[in-house]
Amino acid sequence: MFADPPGIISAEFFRRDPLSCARELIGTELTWGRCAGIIVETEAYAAVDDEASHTFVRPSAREFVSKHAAGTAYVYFSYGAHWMLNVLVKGKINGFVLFRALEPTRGIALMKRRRGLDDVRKLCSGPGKLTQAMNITRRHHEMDLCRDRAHCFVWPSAKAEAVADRRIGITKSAHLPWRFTLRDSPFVSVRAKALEAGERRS
DNA sequence: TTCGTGATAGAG
DNA sequence: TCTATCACGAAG
Repeated sequence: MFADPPGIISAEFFRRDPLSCARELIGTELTWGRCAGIIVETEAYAAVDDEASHTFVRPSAREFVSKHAAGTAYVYFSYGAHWMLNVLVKGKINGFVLFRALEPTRGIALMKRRRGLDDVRKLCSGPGKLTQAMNITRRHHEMDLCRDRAHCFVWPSAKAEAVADRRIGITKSAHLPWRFTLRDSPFVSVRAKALEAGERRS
């Protein structure tokens, strides 16, 4: 465990490896302008040898990794409709953490308006949904997420229990247990699948 | 289960 | 230019 709390997560946190970051970001609060939410679902991507990572096929993504510092936002547009929010990890292993779901905590009325929905559980239960709820777009690409108090990660008051399982929504290297969810959270996009029989609960 | 959507990148 | 691909979501 990275010892830094309480307060805002520093860039040092992201100077390690994508797996540790993805796991330990579960339970932290993502503040985004007037909105905020507890991170309940993340996925790790490695910059090298990971077929599912943008860096595997996109020179622009590799350039992004080399030109930016740990803790920088990597935002991209997907399927002609959705923005995806990632944060750059640069250290022992380079890569990204993709934010897949949040439990809304602040600015809920605003998120409801942006999503055109009332069900709080559905406001941020998916990578495209959370960016819509928080109005994250290309203008946030390359933003430093460790400096601006309005766009940052905040340590939780209590330690959260993260569960690892397979990444979803991808066609390549999906078997890697690089997805992390907050145990038993009703705010995740897809409930965690037990990797081993012994890990199953409920 | 399907299908729309647009940015990216590589081939021709 | 053309086309395959894509870490999605909503409707049905």
